[in-house]
Amino acid sequence: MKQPKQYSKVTMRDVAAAAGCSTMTVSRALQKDGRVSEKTRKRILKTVKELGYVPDMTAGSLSSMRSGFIALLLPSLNNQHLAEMVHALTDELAKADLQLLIGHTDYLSSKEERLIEMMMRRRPEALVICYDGHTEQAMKLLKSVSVPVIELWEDPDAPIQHTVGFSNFKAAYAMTEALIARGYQAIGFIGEACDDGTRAGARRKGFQAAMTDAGLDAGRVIQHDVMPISIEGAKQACEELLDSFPEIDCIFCVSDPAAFGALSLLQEREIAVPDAIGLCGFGNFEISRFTHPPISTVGVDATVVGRKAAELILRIRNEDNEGEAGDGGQQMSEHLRLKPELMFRRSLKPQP
Amino acid sequence: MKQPKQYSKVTMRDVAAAAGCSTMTVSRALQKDGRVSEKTRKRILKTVKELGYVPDMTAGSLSSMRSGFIALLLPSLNNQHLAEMVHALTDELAKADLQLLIGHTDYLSSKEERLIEMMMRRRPEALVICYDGHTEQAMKLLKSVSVPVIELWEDPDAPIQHTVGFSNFKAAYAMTEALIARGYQAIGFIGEACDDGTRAGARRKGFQAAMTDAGLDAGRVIQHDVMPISIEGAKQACEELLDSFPEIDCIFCVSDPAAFGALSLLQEREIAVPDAIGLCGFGNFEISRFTHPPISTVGVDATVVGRKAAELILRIRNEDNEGEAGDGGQQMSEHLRLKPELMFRRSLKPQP
DNA sequence: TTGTAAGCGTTATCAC
DNA sequence: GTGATAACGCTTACAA
Repeated sequence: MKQPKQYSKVTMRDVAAAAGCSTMTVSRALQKDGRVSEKTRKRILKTVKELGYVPDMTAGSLSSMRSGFIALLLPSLNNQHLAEMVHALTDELAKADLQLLIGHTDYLSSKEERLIEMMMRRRPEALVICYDGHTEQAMKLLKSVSVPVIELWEDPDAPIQHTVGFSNFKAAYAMTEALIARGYQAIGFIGEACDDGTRAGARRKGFQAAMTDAGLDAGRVIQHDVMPISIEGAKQACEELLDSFPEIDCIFCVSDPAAFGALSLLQEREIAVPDAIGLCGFGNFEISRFTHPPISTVGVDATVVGRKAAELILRIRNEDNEGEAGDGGQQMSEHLRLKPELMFRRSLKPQP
Repeated sequence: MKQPKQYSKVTMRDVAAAAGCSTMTVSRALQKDGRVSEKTRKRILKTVKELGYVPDMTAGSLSSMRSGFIALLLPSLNNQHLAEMVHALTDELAKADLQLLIGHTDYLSSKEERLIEMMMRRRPEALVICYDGHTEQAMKLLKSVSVPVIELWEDPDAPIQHTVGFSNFKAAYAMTEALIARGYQAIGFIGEACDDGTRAGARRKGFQAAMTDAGLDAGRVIQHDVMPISIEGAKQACEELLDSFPEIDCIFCVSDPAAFGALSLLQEREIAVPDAIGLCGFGNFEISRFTHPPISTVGVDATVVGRKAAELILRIRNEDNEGEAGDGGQQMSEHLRLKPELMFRRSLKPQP
């Protein structure tokens, strides 16, 4: 039989031959807990180096039924939060020799289904996904999938299985309450279009609920771009907002980049922040600390999300190993809730 | 034999049995160019759906000797440029059913070697890497690796193999010349520490060469953080720069986020930009268009880098398939050079 | 167009 | 502690 292309010249068999032992012994010598005599192991590791042997995990995975992959579905990579989270997740998982397979949906649920299938072909040991409104078909897929599913960045009403996140609704509600407590009444909101079932939508609804509950007008809302809103889009939205509701005394933005765009317009129009209008974002991105004035925001630690998700994955994985029998599959699920922090900076007037 | 865990219940064998054919026929029916009668294919696809069969690419890869992976080594994901590039790369590669394996080095060359090994275990069909000064050991590894290597974001003096990028030195040189042409003389530079052999270092050297060549003082340089410089770090660097060289009339920053940090300080000190001091970044990040004033910068299209890299990969891959014999391996290499664009905005005074 | 047989490179299992 | 053997689920090569 002729194969089209050689992966690599050296196989475990070659190492075994050179070291004068069987492939099983080589395999054991390279495992973490392989029971091999110290002498043999040394000899094998030396041979491995000499031959420049690099194990083939494709073969290993197939044989051991463990791919070593964790699939991660993101809306986008171009987002400081998500990038930080990926960073933390990668590093934590690497400690357990797990590797991320990353896919992005571009905030399009249509892409999600295709992506889930693609990922499942690699037989990941867990599926991590940013909550953002799945299609019915995708939900079905996710629920039918035979690996643990972990949703991030939200504390959903109807979780698929495990979750690590916080209630975007409650966080936005709390921030809105705080704005009101500072004396703002005619608060506007800059958000995204088509935000049903998404974190952005939850934030908008949190804002509106808090306004309504306080007896204030919850109607000063501009939903501009389809997700994600760009700085430019937010700038335009801000313009619309000011033109439609000249009485506005504060603007709450669905994200920090959106707030940055809004600030850009306010500066252009020479509207003083916070003296004429207060401003507030969501996410605590780095830039918000360095604008003039710095932008108030809702802070969540993306690194913590990533780390907690990794810990959860490892925990689940170990449990699975213990309950080896592969019995019915206990339908336990963990829900880690983070607490976002309201961060007040000079873009808002101080509490009276 | 008992395996510890079942990947998935349904295998190709099951599909074959249910469809009343051999696994080979199922395999063919699922391939792009599989020669199967339309009737059989339909029957098989129907069975696939009914059983919820998801092919196991681990097995497929092992058998076909094609992993379907492209390894990508990044310094960081938390960078708008790199995120955009990953985005484009992912999408283009997906068209050819290739998937990215992403690793990040945190700008630490020590991590690079470990990472290369990890990646090679998955038998990627190409290795894509952001140029940023490899250690000798890593260079050796990269040169010995039996897959095509593509370096991005630089046009290096001593490329490993293929490259897609531009000369950071020349780009910074050109921008510095332009600054001088605008009448700036006491130009300062905010860069990163330990930038030897990196793109940041090339930019700094380009700046210094242009200054020296113009008979100006190239010594007004502050190298602050180890890479990557943060907004905060740049802000501090700007402070040092102003304190050390009060005569400065313009500041060139190694990146746009650095320029953003510098601007933050200038605003805090109420130093007018560009009237008192000009400002310039590198990279054309989105934020630079929305500051006040907008920041001049050197623009490169990250999406193009990603797309060109993908095209290159596919081209190489096809060539490999044609020259099937696996003969000596023609040592061809392609070098795609992009042209950065100098983008002048209101942070610099106009050309006299 | 379809099927048969033989691996791909590793690890699980069980015997020694 | 070590080895022989049989998978893992798929595709290549070749035969029909």
